[in-house]
Amino acid sequence: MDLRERNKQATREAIGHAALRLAIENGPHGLALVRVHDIATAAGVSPRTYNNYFSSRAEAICAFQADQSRRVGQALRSRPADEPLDQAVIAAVIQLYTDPEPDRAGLRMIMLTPELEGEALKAFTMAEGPLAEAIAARTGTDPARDLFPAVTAAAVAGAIRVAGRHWLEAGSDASFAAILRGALSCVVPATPPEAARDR
Amino acid sequence: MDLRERNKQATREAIGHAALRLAIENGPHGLALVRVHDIATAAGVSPRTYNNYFSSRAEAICAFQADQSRRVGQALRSRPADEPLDQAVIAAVIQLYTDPEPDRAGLRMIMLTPELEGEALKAFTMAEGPLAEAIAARTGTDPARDLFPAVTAAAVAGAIRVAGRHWLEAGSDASFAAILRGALSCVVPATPPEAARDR
DNA sequence: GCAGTATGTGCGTGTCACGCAAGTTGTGGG
DNA sequence: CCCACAACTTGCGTGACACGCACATACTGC
Repeated sequence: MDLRERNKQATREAIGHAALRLAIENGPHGLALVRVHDIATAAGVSPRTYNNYFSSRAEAICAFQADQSRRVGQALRSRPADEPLDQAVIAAVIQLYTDPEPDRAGLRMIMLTPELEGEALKAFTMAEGPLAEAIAARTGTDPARDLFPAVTAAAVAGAIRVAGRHWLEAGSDASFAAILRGALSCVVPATPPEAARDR
Repeated sequence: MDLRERNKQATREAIGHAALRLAIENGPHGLALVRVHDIATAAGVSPRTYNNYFSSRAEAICAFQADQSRRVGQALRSRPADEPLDQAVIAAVIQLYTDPEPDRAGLRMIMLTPELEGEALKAFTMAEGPLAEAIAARTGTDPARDLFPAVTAAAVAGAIRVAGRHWLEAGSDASFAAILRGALSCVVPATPPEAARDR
């Protein structure tokens, strides 16, 4: 990894971090008060540079969540190959999303602010592509012919999103891991349906 | 329904229709050329009025899809109560999304234009709330206690989205109804899992 | 070291979202 | 039938923003 690449990644994270922090400080209602200039200054770059990395405030604020989602596919691939699909997915997601425990304030900001809804959905949806490929590889199904991998990936992403919302609302009567397990077990089968296996 | 209410609905649809039409005419690449002024003029209202109904071009373009999604819950409720959940969901979705057959150009514009991705996801996600309530009512589960309704609703919305994408890409080797059936059957069980039923 | 390329930055421009206040069109009571 | 009230539409002004362009700067591979 180049110095250039590392610098780029660092600036991107600095901007994203600054954006999320400022958004949290001002709360969902004061989001409009967070100016691009503030984010850029807080991240130590010029407004123009901020705009080279993100094309909207929402995108910057949700960048962390998007990066997290992008890792789901890789997390599934790191599970032992002989593990059943459902257990592998559940274990991979729980490991990725509870180590470390997500920042409640950040998640609340992202998920419960109407102006961020679109970007938040994009962020969670980022998981689908890589995850679908990982599921296809694990189950031996062909993504081009069968919908199972893509549909399951979308269902997993949706389940994570619903679990996050529930975790924020319900409060502390259950760990995030337990909520995730319950949500994922509703939609991920142990093996692909016959129709997918046969082809 | 008041005259006022009807007029309001009519202008909303006029603006949404004009926005989608202009977007299709200019294609995904020329989306930036579609000015707010053009949309408003095409719909027969002032730009300021356009802005009273929608707060972004993307929102106007995706309005039709959003309205469609909002009807999924109602469509499920109109199925006979003794039908198993999976069959009821599949039948409801297929009826809603194939009568009439969706406009390929419109769906392609909404789903395959990167700048519209966030709004498109919002549009499909609109289905989740009402759909989750309908699923909860049908299965006798409690949305506050159990994640099954919300997770299944999210999975259904995701499956519809994936099916749409596949229908656009794959072309004409299968009807949209068949694709929808295949996608939905991956994620909707005939009955809720034990954990949800027991509570 | 040095040429080449990627990245940061300042400036200018066109568009947009939205608050505000006035004009216009529907609504319900006397 | 008419009038007062409310909802909707519209024009204007403002502040912010995304992005193209050109130049300065930092990094890379030879």
